[in-house]
Amino acid sequence: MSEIHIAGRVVINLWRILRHEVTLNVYTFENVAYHVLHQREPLFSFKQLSTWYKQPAHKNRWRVIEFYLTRVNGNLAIMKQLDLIGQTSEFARVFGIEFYHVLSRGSQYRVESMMLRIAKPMSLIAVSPSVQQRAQQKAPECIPLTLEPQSRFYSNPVIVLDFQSLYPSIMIAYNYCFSTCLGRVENLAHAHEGMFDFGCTSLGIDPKQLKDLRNDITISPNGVVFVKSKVRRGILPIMVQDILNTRIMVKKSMKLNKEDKALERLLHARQLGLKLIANVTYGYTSASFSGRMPCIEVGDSIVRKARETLERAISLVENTKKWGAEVVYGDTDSLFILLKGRSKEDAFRIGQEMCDAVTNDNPKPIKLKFEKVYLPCVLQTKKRYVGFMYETPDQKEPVFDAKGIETVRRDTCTAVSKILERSIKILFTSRDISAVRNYVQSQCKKLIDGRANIQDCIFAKEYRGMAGYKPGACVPALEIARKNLVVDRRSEPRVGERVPYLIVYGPPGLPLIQLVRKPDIFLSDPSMRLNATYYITKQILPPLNRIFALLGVDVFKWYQDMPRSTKVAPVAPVNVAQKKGMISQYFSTMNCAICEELTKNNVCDACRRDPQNVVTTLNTKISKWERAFNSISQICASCQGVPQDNQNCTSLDCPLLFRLHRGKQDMVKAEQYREFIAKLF
DNA sequence: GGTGCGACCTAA
DNA sequence: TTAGTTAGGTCGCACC
Repeated sequence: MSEIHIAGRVVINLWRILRHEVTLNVYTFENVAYHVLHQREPLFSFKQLSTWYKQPAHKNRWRVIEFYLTRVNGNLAIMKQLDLIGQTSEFARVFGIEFYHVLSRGSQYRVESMMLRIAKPMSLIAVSPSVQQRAQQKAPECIPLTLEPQSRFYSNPVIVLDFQSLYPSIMIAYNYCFSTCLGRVENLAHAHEGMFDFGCTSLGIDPKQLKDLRNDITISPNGVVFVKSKVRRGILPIMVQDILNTRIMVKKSMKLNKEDKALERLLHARQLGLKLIANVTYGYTSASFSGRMPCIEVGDSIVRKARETLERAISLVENTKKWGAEVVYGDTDSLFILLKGRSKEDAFRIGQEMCDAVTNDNPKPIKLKFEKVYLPCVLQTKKRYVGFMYETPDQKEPVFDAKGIETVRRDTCTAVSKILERSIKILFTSRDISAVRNYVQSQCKKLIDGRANIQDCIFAKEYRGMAGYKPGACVPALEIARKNLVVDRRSEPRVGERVPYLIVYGPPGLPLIQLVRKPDIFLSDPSMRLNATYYITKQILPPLNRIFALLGVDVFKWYQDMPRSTKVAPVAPVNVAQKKGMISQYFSTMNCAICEELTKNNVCDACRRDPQNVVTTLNTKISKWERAFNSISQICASCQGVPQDNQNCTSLDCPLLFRLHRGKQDMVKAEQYREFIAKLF
């Protein structure tokens, strides 16, 4: 990790650590100093430094010394600002591992450190499966619930509720652990036949003992049996409970010690460490790729129970008529609830009522927490949304809160995120689309005229090293590394380093990769111009359009309408949100029955005009559905039944049944489409 | 022109 | 010689 080793000393590679500590576009010393210390530091070339150093009479040597001193002191200042040493020490204490191991080793090591301390007094030892055993473990079958959002602009309050530490809470509430798991129900029926598969190894249960236990077990929704805590309290529940309790204590203590800044920092580090370890405990159980003791039965049960918990919460919210609420989105442990025609104050009150109701509906310590109210907001797709956030009823000014969209991503340049954020803010505050249009057009003009800030147009992406790419990969960072190597073989970027680049104009038809330039090359060559067309049509407009198309606005048209002679007319790409066919509150549109484009009619004009194309499109769809249907295996994995005649499978949650159901729906659709084609001619 | 794949980065 | 997980969206290119 540190690349430098000194016996008896801990050597810290600050740059590598900062990659995890702060999210930045580039991790050069200057950039980190600017963002963490809020100080501008100069960067001189080696050539310049050498010149100064070698000048006669050492006239400028002090500059070189000062330059390096600034860096040394700056590094220390950065570490101090982030409380790196304090935090690492505290983590070491909380997890019970060495200081250096906090930085150098992964989260499995942390979990094991805590878990084995509890296991040993109970005379339990950990299984250590071989690589082969791990590879032969059953594949996971359960996935968290992520609802398809109703993708549109919401002018009414949307409240966001989420379960507090859901996975740890589930372990505690239902006593899910390696040490309490009896395996799958279907295996227990044959327990008298001997050992059966369990996790990476196998398990044998004495049938007589099993009979005595029959009233002291619970069965997870995916059919895995656990003993209740009166039989044996699981190690993971004990550990996680301990962690969560301690965290609550630490947080209380933080409130009491607000004056003592040093103590407060220490306590903050402590509670953060506790939170991290609680969250990765689940990851440990389902680390099927690299884990040292994964157990799919335990991991899957946690996910499946969490899913069930969220589903129950959704139905409770939607079926309580007095709230008049509608769940519009949810992911793993969160609920987004639309309250039509309610005020912000109502939202806070009702949201709290919902939290209390759902919390009461679940065993301790599962708790639904009021997170925030969005007013207004846009739900774009799964895991992508943005809104004006209020966290308390008396908060006057909202906070801009974005998840997953380009304002928080590092794979676009700053110009994109700045323009997107500004546009959304204009929309949210003024609700005036023409104001947004004016702003966007003025920014495009700036780019076209070459007045844009070049700093804002720099992309930076992580370099994976020469061996990190598939042959033929077309990646700017790799391209630049290759070019660097030609000049100086020491100048290859480090693995994990974020490599900056720009896109310049070139002759038409050239692939994008050949328009990639390093910033210093770009600056030193006056003939190079920023590729304004690329920046506008490929970077700035598409993310804007993903938001504003939901309001029925065509952002690309704004660009085309700009008074300018030499512009290139861009083609608006069809994005997922459009495909999914939002019905915005401003326009009544629907999806074309054939191509799923937005249309005012049942079938869009394009499909109407070209019947042959329609036939091809539909036939492709039909064959896809049929393939999918035929691929469904006919033996239900969880109930071992034959679900063709739905009678044999009693479990409503049976995943195969679900897939069959979907498959049948698809087949019905295929049939309808066949009829449609027949009618067409 | 559609599709599949690789690359990147984020949500949870 | 050590590594927590999966889901999801988007872009650019190669291929058919």
